[in-house]
Amino acid sequence: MRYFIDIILPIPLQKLFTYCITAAEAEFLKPGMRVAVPFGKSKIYTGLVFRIHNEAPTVYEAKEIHQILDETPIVNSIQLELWHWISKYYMCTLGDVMRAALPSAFILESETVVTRSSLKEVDESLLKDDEFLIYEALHHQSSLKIHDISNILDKKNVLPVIKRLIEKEAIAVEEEVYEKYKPKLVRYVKLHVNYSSEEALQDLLDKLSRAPKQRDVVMTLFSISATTRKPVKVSELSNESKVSPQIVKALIDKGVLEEYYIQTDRVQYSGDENEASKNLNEHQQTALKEVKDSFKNQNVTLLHGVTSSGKTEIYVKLIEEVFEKGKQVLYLLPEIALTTQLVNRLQNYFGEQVSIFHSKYSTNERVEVWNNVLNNSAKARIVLGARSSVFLPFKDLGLIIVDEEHEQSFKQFDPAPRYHARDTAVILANIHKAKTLLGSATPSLESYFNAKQGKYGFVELLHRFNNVLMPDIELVDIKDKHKRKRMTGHFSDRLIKEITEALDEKQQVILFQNRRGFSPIVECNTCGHSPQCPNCDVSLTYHQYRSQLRCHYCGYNMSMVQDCMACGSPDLDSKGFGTEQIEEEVKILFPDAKVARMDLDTTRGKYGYEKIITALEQQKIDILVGTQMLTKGLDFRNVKLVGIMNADNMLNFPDFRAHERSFQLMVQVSGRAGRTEERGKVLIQTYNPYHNILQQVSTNNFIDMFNEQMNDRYNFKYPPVYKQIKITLKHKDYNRVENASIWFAKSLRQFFGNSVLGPESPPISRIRNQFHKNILIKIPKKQSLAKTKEAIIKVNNSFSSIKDFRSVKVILNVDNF
DNA sequence: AGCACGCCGACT
DNA sequence: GTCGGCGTGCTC
Repeated sequence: MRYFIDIILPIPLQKLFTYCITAAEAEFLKPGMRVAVPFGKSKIYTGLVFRIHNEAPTVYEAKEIHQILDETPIVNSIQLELWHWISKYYMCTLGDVMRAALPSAFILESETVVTRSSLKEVDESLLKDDEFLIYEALHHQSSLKIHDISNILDKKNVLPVIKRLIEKEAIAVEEEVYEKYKPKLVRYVKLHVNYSSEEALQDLLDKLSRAPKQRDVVMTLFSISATTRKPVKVSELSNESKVSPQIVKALIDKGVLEEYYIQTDRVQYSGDENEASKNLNEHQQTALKEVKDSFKNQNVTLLHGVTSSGKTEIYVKLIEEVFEKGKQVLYLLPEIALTTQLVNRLQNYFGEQVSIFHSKYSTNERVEVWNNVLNNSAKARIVLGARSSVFLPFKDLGLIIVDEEHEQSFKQFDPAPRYHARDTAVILANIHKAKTLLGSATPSLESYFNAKQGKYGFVELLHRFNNVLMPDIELVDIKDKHKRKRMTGHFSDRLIKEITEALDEKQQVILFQNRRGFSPIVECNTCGHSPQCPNCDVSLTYHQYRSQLRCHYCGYNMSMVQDCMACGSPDLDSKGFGTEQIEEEVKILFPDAKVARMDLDTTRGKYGYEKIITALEQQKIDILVGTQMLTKGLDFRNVKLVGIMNADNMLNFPDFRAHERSFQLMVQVSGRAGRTEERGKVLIQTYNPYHNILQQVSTNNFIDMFNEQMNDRYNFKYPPVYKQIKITLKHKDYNRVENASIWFAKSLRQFFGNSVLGPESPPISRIRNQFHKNILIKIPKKQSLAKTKEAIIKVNNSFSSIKDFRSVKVILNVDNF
């Protein structure tokens, strides 16, 4: 009997690959273990065992595997089930899911390593210049990677050179696979065994009497180990005895001390004893009870709690309960809301049982969290993480909390799998027979709709904590203000007055402008020309702080022009405004105030974001200007006033969710105001104060907004009433995408008729030199989603068998919102 | 996705 | 005449 395995490879290919294994390997291997396999001519890839069987492939001879990489599965059967669901639902390959799900340290890839051939000396005169360079380099260095060679020769295609050198027997190549994960080792010291006896020790101390510092070190070592009774770190020892590490090293060299290493977790919690969770107020208690009741017959419950109503405390109580049953908890948050604030709060309650998982973690840190979850270790009973934490190897989940459920950043857009973490979480919870709690102050229409339909349970919490009043929201008509000349730059007299008052009361102010940079368009007053991105179909945004023009789509940048690039006129004007410009105006209007700005540009570094938040908390900032980053679940105690500089640009965004999103954004920013005793104030500047959304924001009327928006969704067949799949075609040749997209849409219409919209060029039709075309399919609830997808795959298959279209990239995006 | 193979324009 | 560009096809 022969044995085979089907494995998933981390490449976007629909099929699994079959390799042959020995009987012993078949005995040992289990689904979810990794194997290294030869793939293609020379590469070695990491594959994940999906199935073990005896069915020999008929049309090809299966290769043997290279190596088994795990002793036990690193992915469990529940995960494989989830992966399968994701690949089916979001129309991507298992390989795509694998790449997203596993920390990159788990996916090893071979690297070609070039070494000097020891066979014989080569006649250097026979080598060409570039060949000689490599050959020469190998005299100084025993091996070179392909990447190094590219650097030496300063070109990307180096394989021909390598090939020639191999033919001349000057070099040899081999494939090397590295284990990327390296456990972190910490250096510890102890007294050498030679000095364990009393006499030897006394002898030693006598000898060291002429080396007082060294003697100190030894004495300190005793006192530390006596008090802590734990191994002593080298760093700890040198700190405690107040000497340089050199002296410790000298003792080690002398053989007085002995060093050894212990494997340590990179991610560690160093906090005090856990706090007991807070007592809930009556509203929270009612809500908690309602959530629990709802869970009796619903798997998913939506908690609609107004900003600052204390949802987190309710989560904590629920977590405590699940936790006592010995089950795991996943607490999902948008990446950006994963701030120290919240992490600290949870760690105060649950101490080191909380693990954090997000994209700023290094790959080694991720492996550690992964392994802790896999082993159900005490350190990872509660995982607080961003969307990718749905892929962690949970064994026994009891509860998933999706906080800020409405956040669209839960949906992944760019690389496949284009999954929505909230929806994936619901599926994951179902597989675990666990419950899901969705929480938000401004639920998404989908979730609220599901709740209304009875598909989800529903609980409301409409009182702010400590009975703080909801902020007072005032709309300012800037069209009118302009007419009456009551505007200073982008500030109305009302806004200036409120800011002045807040500052006088030593309160803080937040100004929200949903656009970064200084101004999005620079225009010549003479000829009307404005600088465009050479790679994308957009105007360049002016960034004053570096005097640059930048493209927000491809990152292209150039220094700011002094005169028009087309006609040379120095009379340039900027249209529109971003956070930078607001910041500058504030500084002029309020020269004594401390002003800071929070947007993508100021939060680049790893702790950039944190620094600003801390500064605000410590009242080192009076006025903070920022983009939507400001909205994400931050708890600022002392913010009295929130100003929305311009509500119109978000309302006019060309997207069916623009209104919903504007509502969410404005309510969320408003929620930053007045979180303590004093009632907060929100000023919204707009050209159109009678816009329904603005009225609904100002009265915090979620229900009205919901009803009105749902009406539109019914009329225009948009989600959540209809399902939606977006197909994007990309190519650098405009005519080719155009023809391809027309063909694609026509073929789809044969299945779905008028439910197919497009092809259409998106508002930004070219990004990174690729032209885009969109096709949208609207799917009625009663139409089978599975059948629809089958048809799309069919069309896509015939599409890619047409020679002319093969090079056109097709992106399938299910639930593209 | 890589990567090899194979066919055409720009240079020694 | 070669070098290197990218279009095409395959990977168990």
